Amino acid sequence: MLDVVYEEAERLLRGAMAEAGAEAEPALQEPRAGYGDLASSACFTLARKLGRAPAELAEELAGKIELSSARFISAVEALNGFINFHFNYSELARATIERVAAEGERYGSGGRRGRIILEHTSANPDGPLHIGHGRNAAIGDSLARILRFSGYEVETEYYLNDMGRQLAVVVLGLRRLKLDTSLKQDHAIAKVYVEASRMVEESEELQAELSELMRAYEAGDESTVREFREAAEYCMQGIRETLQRLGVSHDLTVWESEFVRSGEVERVLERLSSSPCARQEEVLYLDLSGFGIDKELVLRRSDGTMLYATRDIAHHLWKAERGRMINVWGADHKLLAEQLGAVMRILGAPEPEFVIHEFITLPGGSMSTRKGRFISMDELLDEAAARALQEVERRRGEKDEAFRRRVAEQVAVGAVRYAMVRVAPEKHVKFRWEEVLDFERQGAPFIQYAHARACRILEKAELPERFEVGELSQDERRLVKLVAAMPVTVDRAAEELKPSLLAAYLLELATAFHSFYSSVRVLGSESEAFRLRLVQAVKTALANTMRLLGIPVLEEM
RNA sequence: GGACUCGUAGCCUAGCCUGGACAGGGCGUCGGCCUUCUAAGCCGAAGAUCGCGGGUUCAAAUCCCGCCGAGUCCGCCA
Repeated sequence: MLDVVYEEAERLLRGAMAEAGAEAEPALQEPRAGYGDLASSACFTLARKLGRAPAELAEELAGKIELSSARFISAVEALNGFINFHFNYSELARATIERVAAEGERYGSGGRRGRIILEHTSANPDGPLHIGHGRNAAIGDSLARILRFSGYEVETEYYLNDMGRQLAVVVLGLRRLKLDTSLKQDHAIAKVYVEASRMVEESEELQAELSELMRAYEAGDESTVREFREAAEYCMQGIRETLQRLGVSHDLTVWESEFVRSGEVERVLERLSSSPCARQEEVLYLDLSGFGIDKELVLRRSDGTMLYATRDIAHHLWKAERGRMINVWGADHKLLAEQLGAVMRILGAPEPEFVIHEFITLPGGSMSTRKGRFISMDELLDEAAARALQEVERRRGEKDEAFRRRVAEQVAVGAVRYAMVRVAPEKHVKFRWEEVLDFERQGAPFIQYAHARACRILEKAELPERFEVGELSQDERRLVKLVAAMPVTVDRAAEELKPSLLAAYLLELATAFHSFYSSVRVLGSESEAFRLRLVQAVKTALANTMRLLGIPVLEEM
C-alpha cells in the first residue's frame, strides 16, 4: 500500500521540480519522528547544482507542489532544507484496511517471477544439528518462505555431504561400537562419531581402514555404499525430526556422491583442465589469482581422487540448470564461496549468490561435533519449552495441560527462530542461555502476544462491513502506516535476502499494537467499527509476516 | 603474516551498501499503571567521545586511508 503513496509523493515532487526547472532524484526517505510521514532531501543536491540555499529551494518547491490531485498526501512543508509530506490518514486507513481485507493471507505477497534453488542447513550427517546449524536453518527457511511469498518458485535443498571423512568415521565406528538405540538417532550417531574419532586418532591401523573405507565408497563398492547410506539416513531421521519441530522442511536432499557416480565430476575436470587457469603438476589445480584469489584451488589429488570443492562445482553446474542459486553458508565457507564463483565464471555459468552467516560460539570457544562440544538444537528447544511451560503455568493455570503444553512449545519454537533471525547474519553471536530463554524481553512471545490480543478482541464482536474513519490517534496512525508498509517491507527483505528486516518490522508493529491496546478501548467505543477493522488488518499483517519467519501464530496464549 | 567480517550506552541490537534534520529499539537500573478487550502488556526517568586517528564533503555512525581489538579462513579436510 505504501508503494502507491511513495509513487504519489514522487510524482508531486517531480512535478514541482519540473516547474521550477530543477531536476533531481526525489531522494525520499523515512523522516525522523516529528517531521511528517515522508521526507525528501533532494534540495541538498539541487542546492549544490544551482548554487542556492537548500532551505530556500525547499520553500520554493514545497510551494509549487500541487495537492489537489493527491489522494494520500494531505500536506507538504519545507523545513531545514527538507521537504516533508504528511499523509491523509483517513484515506490511507480506508484504502489499507480494504486492501488487507480483500487479500487476506495473500496480503503482502508479490508478483516476482523466476525459479530459485535455495540451499541451506546441509549439516554433515555425523550428529544432531547444533545451534550454529540452527541459525543457518532459520535464516534459510525464512528466506525460502519470503521468496515464495514474493512470487518466486523456490526449491529448497539439503546438500548431504556423504563423501567426507566424518561419515566414514561414523561407518567405521558402527562396525565395532554398539549403537545406543535408546537415544534419538542423530544423537546416537554423534556418540559413535565422538568415540570412533578418538579411536582413529590413536590407531594407525584404523586410520588405514578409514582411508580404505573412503576409497571403497568413492569407487562405489556395493556393500560399502549400503553401509554409508544407512548410517547417513539413520542420522538424517533425527535431523529431520528437529527441523520439523522448527517448521523447516526441504524439497530436495541431494547426495554429494551422486555427482561422482554420475560422472559429472569427471566431466567438470575435463572442462576445467583446458582452462588457461589450470595447472597440472602432481595435482591438478586452478590458479585463481586473476580473480583476486591468491589461494590456488586443487581439483584432483595426486592419487587421482577428487576433493569436496571439485564435487561442489559439479553440484552447482547441476543447480544452475534449475534456477537462480542462493546458498546459505557458514562463515567458514567464505573462501570456497569466492572460489566457486570464480570457477563458475571460468565455465561461463551463472554464479551462485550467498548469504553467509557468522558463528555462534560458546563461552569457551567454537563448537565441535567431533569433540562432543556443542549445544544441540534439541537441547535448546527442550530448555526453551520447559521455560515457556513455567510461564504458561504461572499465567494460565486455569487452562488444561494440553493447552499449556501446546502454547509452551509454540512459544519456544517462535522464540528460538526469532532469536536466530533477528540479528544480522554477519554478526558473530556469543551464546548465552539467559538471552535465548528470557521471555520477558521483546522477542517472539511479545509478537505472538500482540496477535493473541488482537484475536481476543475480534472473537467478541462481528466484523462490521461498513466503517467510518474519524480523527485518528497517534497510535492508530502508526498502525495504519505500519500495516500499509508490510508489502514493501517484505519485498525489500526478498530483494536484499534479509529476513532480519521482517524481524524488526514485527517488533515495531507489535509495539504499536500493544501501545494502541493499552491506550484505547475497541469494544464499546465510539469508533468500534473502524477499530475492529483496524485490529483485523493488524492481525493479518502480523500473522502473514510471522509465517514468513516460521513463528507460530497463536490465537490464544 | 595475508584475506574476509564485525566493533554503536553496563549488556544486546537497528541504521552503514544508496552520506543529510536532536543515532532508533530492547535488556538491566529507578519511578508509576491491573473493578472494563489476557500485565508475556503500557507510561515515564537516567544512560552514547557511533573502537581510535586522519581524509573527502556544505554535511560522515554511514564513503576513503591507517591503527587497535574480536571472529573466521588461508589442508592433496569437508
